[in-house]
Amino acid sequence: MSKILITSALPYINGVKHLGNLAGSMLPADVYARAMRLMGHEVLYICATDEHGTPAELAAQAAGVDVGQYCTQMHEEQKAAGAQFKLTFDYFGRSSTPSNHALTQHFAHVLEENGLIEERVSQQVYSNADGRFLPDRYVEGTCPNCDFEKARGDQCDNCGKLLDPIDLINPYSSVSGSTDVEVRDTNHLYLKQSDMADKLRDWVNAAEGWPPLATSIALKWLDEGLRDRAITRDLKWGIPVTNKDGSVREGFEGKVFYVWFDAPIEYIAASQDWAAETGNDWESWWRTDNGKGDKDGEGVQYVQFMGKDNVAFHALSFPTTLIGSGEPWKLVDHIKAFNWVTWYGGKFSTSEKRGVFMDQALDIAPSDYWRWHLTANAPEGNDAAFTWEEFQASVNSDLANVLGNFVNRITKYCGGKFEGKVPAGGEPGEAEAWLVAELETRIPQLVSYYEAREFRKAMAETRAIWAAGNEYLTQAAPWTHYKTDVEQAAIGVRYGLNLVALFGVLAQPIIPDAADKILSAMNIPEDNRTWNFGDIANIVEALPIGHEISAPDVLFAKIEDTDVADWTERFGGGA
RNA sequence: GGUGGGGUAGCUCAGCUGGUUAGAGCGCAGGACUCAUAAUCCUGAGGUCGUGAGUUCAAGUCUCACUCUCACUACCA
Repeated sequence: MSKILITSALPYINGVKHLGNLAGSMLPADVYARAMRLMGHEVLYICATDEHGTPAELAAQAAGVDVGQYCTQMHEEQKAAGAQFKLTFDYFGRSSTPSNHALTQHFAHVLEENGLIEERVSQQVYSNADGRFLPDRYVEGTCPNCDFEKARGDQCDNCGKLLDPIDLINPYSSVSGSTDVEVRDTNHLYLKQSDMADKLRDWVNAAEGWPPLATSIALKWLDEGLRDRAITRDLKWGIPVTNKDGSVREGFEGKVFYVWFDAPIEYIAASQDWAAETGNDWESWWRTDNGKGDKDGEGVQYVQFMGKDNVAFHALSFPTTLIGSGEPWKLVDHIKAFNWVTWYGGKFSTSEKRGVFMDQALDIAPSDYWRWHLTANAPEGNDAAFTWEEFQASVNSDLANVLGNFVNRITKYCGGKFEGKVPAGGEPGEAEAWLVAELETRIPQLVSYYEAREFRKAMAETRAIWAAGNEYLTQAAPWTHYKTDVEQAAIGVRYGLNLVALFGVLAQPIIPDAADKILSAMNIPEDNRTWNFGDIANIVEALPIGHEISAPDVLFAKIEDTDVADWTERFGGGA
């Protein structure tokens, strides 16, 4: 048993997340956390809302509420959505908490003491009408390259050219539409990532168990030459830039730290909040000194889950913060990066309302359906296409037919012929030997896929185990034997019931609601639901003779073609 | 523009350091069974592995060119 620290990239506060966000960080992290817990590991799974930045301020403004209130409200909504998807965070924090303020400021101080922070002046567009500096993206104007009139300050959507907002013709604020904008000097703190490039490269090269996606993105940035990054912004909402005594740093009134500086620090701060609320010790997870944490290679394994857009920040910027502090912080061991879930050829998009969002998803199907489909089709190697037809197919085939029907057929048969009790008798034969051999190869394989965080493969293996149950019943055919030899029928039923229990146990990380229904119907006590498989040959005889079971209600209602047609209409997918 | 992924059966995807007849699921066709949510099980059809060259005894797997597509490109997060 070991300690496994798990974090999902922090969902941004601005609105309910879509299924792409869920599938690319929170859901796989939860599946992994659950599996690791079942294997007996000590797990700390941390997530939080990322609450700072311009979009949060603007969204609050648009909603006509104070930004703090807005964030509180959205935090509660996201927390509720996560709970409805059965995400088992040990703690779901907020990046705007006092703990994160203090820790972020602490890091800035020690980084500056170590010579890794420098104050520089840059030019930024200021909007008089809005009374604020504008990020490049929020300045629009005519593209100097192609004359497109709604080019953004960072890139023209029409010709794709990268732009500097200063180059735009007739620039205006995309917030208010005002053309009363000007370029002003502004001073900011820069994190000297370039000084850390060699150390980071060594660290990335030494990393093991990262998907190629993560390593290649990190090395790409290093190869292109790591640039120093501004870690402050001209905003009111955020973490103030302070001196060590807590007073505001001179010249940094009206400025706060950049969200990307404070967001990863929130992983630690949220752990502190978790510890404070639960009486646990956060340092044993995050510090490598004093015999705590990762000392001597034992102890904590830290795994981060994120979409590919987050890799640079987690593989380079955040490590720069931690290593640069000179303090004994735990660095990530495994970065699990995902591609995108695509939606009928394009990306899910919050702003364009393309795709399905977490709250809508639960209106149309139970969380188990989504958990299964999105994990079995996780965008691990490539972007993964989401279609309603595929969703319907995997739910109906995998969940309803292969798993649900298996549970249903054998439990009902047991109820009808054996009074709902695990029957004794019968001699194991060819079918039983085949089944045991199947389990002996597949279960260890499944465990190793989980350990390697290969989600698609783990799901395929899980499904194969379920399918083996159906094949076993075909071979054992208790309904045939029952006519001539009840004992021979009994062993088929008994093995079948033990498989139901096993399937429930294996399903827990993925489809927790259905797993619980199965295990409850099988009368399996809570402490017998772990993944301590021991001798796999014993699994098929684990239930005591005479143990009472019941047939659960239909576990998975099928998705009808009419549902697909309806959803296609409502959500604009298809074609 | 630059960089990095991809382009493998009708669909969604596996294929590690090159090595016998290229795999899975879905879908499709045929068969079996009847305990079960018309579910399940078996068998089968179906691919010149984006295009064109090259290296090699041997390439989906390496090299080059071309093409299509997606992402990233540091002030959205």
